[in-house]
Amino acid sequence: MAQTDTVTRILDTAEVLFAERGFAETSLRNITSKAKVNLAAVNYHFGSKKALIQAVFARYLDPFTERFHTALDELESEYGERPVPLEVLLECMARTVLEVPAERNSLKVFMRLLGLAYTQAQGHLRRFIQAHYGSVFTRFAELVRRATPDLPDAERFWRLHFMLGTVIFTLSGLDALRDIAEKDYGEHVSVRELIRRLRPVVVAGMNAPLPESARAAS
Amino acid sequence: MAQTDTVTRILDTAEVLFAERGFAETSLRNITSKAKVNLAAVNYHFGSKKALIQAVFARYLDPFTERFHTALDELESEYGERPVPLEVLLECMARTVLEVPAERNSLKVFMRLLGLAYTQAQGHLRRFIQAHYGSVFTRFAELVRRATPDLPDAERFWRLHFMLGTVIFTLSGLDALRDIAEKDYGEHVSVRELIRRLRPVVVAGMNAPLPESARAAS
DNA sequence: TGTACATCAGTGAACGCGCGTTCACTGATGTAC
DNA sequence: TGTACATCAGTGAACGCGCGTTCACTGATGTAC
Repeated sequence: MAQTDTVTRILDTAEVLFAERGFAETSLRNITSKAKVNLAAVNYHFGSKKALIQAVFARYLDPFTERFHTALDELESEYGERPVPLEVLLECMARTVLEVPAERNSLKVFMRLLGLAYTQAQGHLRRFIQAHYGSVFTRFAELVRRATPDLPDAERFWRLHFMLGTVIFTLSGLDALRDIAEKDYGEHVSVRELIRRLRPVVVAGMNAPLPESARAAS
Repeated sequence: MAQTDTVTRILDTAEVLFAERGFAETSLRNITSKAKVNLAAVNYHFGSKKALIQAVFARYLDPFTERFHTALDELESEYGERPVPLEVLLECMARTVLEVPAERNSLKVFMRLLGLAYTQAQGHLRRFIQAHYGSVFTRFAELVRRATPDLPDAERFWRLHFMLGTVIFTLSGLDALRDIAEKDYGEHVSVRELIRRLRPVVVAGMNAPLPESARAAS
């Protein structure tokens, strides 16, 4: 069995199981037995469970950041000095997000992982992501700033995270929500369909009127 | 040590630790040692760890649903046949959510738990919540339906969950986000402040224009 | 009022189990001379 | 071309550890007669 094979099988299996049940609830024995690989192989190739988790993320985020940088380059050269409209920025991000894991049907998996990274104890994961991939998000945030010049900085910060919450929650809880929706409306939604529904909501949320001033509020 | 004391100490400690680190990452030994209570006391009083988790939820949701039903009763008798406006419904929910855990500063804790319940493996938790507290949410959803008569049912369903995602993600990741916001803008936001910022975004999201038709989309 | 018994909160120690990790080892392949 | 050695992917078994749960037990309080 060639090295790449074992390593790939571990990563493929780990990402699915992590997304299904979380990090703590997925043991190396779960992964290696499902991947038909020796238990010790994880520690041999990755060093530790923690490093395996980070490797799972890297396998998504490396191609994502590369493509996203390229896509933003194109937008910037297309618009030059003019700010790129918010709708275009969001569209660009959505397209890149959808494009990257196209070969496997694993957008859900990745979003789930991202949600776990944010909410779970695993502080090391957020730090890992920030350290390795922070720059592309900073770049995106700066473009959003230029697209929404009337929004105070703090307000924009919070709204971006509100919208991030919407996307992560929806796509990571996708299976549960899909079940309910299907039962209630007999309608099976695809991820593309969901993103189509998300877009106007996100745009409207970002462009919402400012809240009444903090001073005036009780 | 009176019974109520031991039971309360366990619940108090468990809710904090669960919210900090998740369910799987919090052991009964963590809880009982921090609560200065015998290890076996959890199984004695609650029967199992799973039952303890549900008891932690029940301690919030029981008073919440009671108050929320009362508040909705008042709104319905105030508006009679007329639909209650969306803003009023959201305001009512926000007020109830803020009111309930007022004695402890534990809104964050509860939201975190709710987020975990949705995203984590713990299917038993979502089922528990649905079974015990589903009716009040159904009632709220029906009022929202009357407040947004132009929204197709499926669209409303998804938007409600988009907004739920925003709220849960924001309030459950509160500490992390607050750290970043404070570092970047030197501004410390309170939960009340955050909810003030959330309101216009949520209202705008619910009232966003309908997406282009699915047929027209690629 | 006194005694025998029941109830129940709480305890301390142990149970078996699954966990992540380690270690000595194998066997195939490549490299130096 | 042949031999000795190095490298490296992969293996099987064991390590110690912390986990949730169980069990026999204590001691205080309430109840029946």
